[in-house]
Amino acid sequence: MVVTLDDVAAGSGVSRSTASRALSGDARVKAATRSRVQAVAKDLGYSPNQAARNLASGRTGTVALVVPETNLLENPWVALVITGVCRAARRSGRSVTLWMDALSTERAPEVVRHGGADGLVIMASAFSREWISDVNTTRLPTVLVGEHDELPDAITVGSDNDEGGRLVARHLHELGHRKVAVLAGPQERPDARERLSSFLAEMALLDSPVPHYLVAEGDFSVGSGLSGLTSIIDEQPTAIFAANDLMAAGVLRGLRLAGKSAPNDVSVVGFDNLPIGKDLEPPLTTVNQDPLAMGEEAIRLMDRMIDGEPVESAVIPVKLITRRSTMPINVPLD
Amino acid sequence: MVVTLDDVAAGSGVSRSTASRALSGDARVKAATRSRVQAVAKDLGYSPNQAARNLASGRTGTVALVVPETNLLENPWVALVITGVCRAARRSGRSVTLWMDALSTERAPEVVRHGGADGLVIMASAFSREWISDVNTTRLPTVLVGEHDELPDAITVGSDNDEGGRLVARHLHELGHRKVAVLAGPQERPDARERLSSFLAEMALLDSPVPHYLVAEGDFSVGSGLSGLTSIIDEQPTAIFAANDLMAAGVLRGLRLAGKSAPNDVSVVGFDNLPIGKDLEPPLTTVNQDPLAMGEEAIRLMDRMIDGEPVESAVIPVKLITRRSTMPINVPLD
DNA sequence: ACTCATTATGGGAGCGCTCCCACCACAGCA
DNA sequence: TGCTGTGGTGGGAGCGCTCCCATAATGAGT
Repeated sequence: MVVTLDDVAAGSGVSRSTASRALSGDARVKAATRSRVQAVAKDLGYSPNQAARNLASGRTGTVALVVPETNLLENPWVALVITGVCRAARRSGRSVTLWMDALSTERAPEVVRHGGADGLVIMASAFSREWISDVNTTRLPTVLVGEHDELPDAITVGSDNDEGGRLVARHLHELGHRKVAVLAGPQERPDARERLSSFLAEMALLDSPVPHYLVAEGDFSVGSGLSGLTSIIDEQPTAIFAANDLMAAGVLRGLRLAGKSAPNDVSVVGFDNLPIGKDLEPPLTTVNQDPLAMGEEAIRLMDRMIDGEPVESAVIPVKLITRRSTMPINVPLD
Repeated sequence: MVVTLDDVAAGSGVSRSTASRALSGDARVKAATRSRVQAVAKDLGYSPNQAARNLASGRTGTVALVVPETNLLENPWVALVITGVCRAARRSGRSVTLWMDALSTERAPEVVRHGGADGLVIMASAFSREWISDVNTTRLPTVLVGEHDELPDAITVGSDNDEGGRLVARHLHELGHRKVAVLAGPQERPDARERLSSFLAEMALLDSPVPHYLVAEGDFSVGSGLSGLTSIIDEQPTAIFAANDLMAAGVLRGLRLAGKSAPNDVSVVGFDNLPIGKDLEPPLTTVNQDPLAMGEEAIRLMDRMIDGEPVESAVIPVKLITRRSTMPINVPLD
C-alpha cells in the first residue's frame, strides 16, 4: 500500500542502493540516472519512511526544544525564540520536537535522554541544577538559550545584556537624568545580574552613580514591577530602568495608580522589546533583544555541533529602541 | 556502546521477545520475570531506540502540531493551546513535533505529509484552502483547533463562541446598557461570526437590538481595536463589546486618547481572557476561553482517533470573567 | 495416566532504509 | 597486452525493535 524505496528502484530499473543515492543527492550516481529515479519517485508519490531512515543512519534529523512550561505561559519572549528555532530548523531540514517541562519531574524526560533527537536546545533559565546535569549525561550536543549558572562551560546563545545595560545608562544620562532608579531582575539569574551591573557600572562611569536606595529587585513579572515601584517612588527618581518590559509595564501602571505619568513625571525604560511594548501607554523605550535571531543562532550552532565542528557561544547584539516613555529632564511637555 | 534490548535479554536470561514484552507491560509475562527484566534494564541504563520501535511497530508515538507562524507571533492565546497540547501529549506518552509554517509554502510540509507522526493537530484559522486539502490527502487522523470554513466536516476543538456572545449580551443588559456597540472580528472567520451573531441575537431577544451603525469590524489586532473605535465612538454607546481582548486593549487605549475612560464613560468587554487582560487599566471584563483545555482536548480526541475509536468535535465551555472594565449604567463613579 | 486447554517463553522474520564492500566497464599508461 | 585507477552500480548485511507463530511448561478434566 505504501510506496517504498524498492518500488522506486524497480520502477526505474536500478538497485535500491542506487535509488537511495539518487534521492539523497549522492554525487556518485550519473546525472541521467538520478533524474530518472527522481522522476519515478515523484510519479509514484514516494516519500521516505522516516523511522527506517533514522534507524539505518543513526540520525534523526530532529532537535528537541526543551522549554519550561512556566516560561511560555508567562513570557511572550519565549514564543519568539521558538519561532526562530522552528524557522531555522526548517531551513536546515530538521524537525523540532517540543518538550515543555513542568519542572515537576526532577529528571530529564525520556525524549531528552534517549533516541528522539540529534541535539538539544534548552531554554535554560528556569531549570534546576539536577535537571540540567541529568541532561548532560546524554552526551547529546546541547545549546542553551540564555546562560545558566550551573553550566558555565556550556555552549549558549545569549543577548548582549552588558551592552544593553550600558545603552540604557547612556540614553538616560544623555537626556539629563541624574537620579535614576533601577528595578532589577531576580539576581539569581545571570542575565538579570548582567543588566544590573553593567548599568550601574556605566552610570558610575558617567559620574552619576546609583545609590543603593534607588535599587530594587523584582522577579520579571508585571506584579513585581508594580510592587517594586512602591519601594523607590518615594525617593523621587526622574527615571526608572526596569530590567524587563513586563516589570516596566507594571511600573507604568503603578505610576498611573499613583497619579503620576510617564514620561512627564518619570521616564521609564524596559528591556526585551516585547510586542506589547509599543501598545503600552506611553509606548515603551526599551532594549531590543531579537529572540528570533537567538533561536536561529541556536540551530546554527546545533548544526555545527552535530557535524562535529568546533563552536563557540554566541552573543546576539542588542539595540536601544527609543519611544515616548523617556524624555529629557526639565523639558516638560504641555 | 549503547545498551540494546538484546543486552537486557541476555542480562536477565530471557529472550529478546520476552524482554520486549516485559518492558512494554505485556500481560503475558510472569510477574517475576517482568520485574527481573525491568530491574536489569534499569541497571544497565537501557532505553529503547525510538527509531527501531517506530519502524517495527509502524507507529511513531508522535503528533505533529502545525501552527501558522503569524499566529504565535501575534497572539499569546496560541501559546496556551500549545502548552495544553504538550501537557496532554506527555501524559499519553506522545511527543510533539512543532511545525511552524510561514504559510509562504503553499503545500503542506513533508513532516505533515509523511512519516513523522501518527496524527495532526492543526491550528486552523490561518491556513488556506489549498494547504488544508493537501494535508487532507495524508489520511492521517487530524484535529483542528478552531473551525475552518473549508472543512465543515473536520473534527475540531472549538470554544463555545455562541454561548460567549450570549453571556456578554446578558451581562451588559443586566448592567442596564441599552445602547451597545460591537467591534466584531474578521467575518471570514467562523469564530468571529459566531461571536457577533450570537451577541446580536441575544440583544434582540432582550429587546435591545443593536443597530447597524453600532457595529464595526476589526481584524483581531490591537491596532484595529483602536481604529475601529473611531467609527463608533461618535454614536455615544454606553458599552462596547470587542470580539477579542487585543481589540479591547486597543479600545481602552483609544478611549484614553479620546479623553474618555472605561468604565466611567463606556463599559468595555473583551473575549479570550488573555493573561494581559488583568493587567490592563482597568482590568478587562472578558470571556474565558480556556485554551489549555482546548489543547488537552485535541490530544484526547487524537488518541481516540489513532486507536480507531469514533470521535466527535468538541466544544469547550466558556465563562464570563467580570472585572472592572464594566459597570452599571447611570451609577458613575467619580 | 492421557488428553486438551492455558500460560509463559523462544525463534525468527521482517519493518524500510543506509552504507560498506565488491564488482564491472572502460579509460589511460607502461 | 596487461595493470591500475576511477566513475558508476549492485548485493547484502545490518540498524533495534515488534509481533506472529511455534514450542515448552503447567494445570485441569475424565
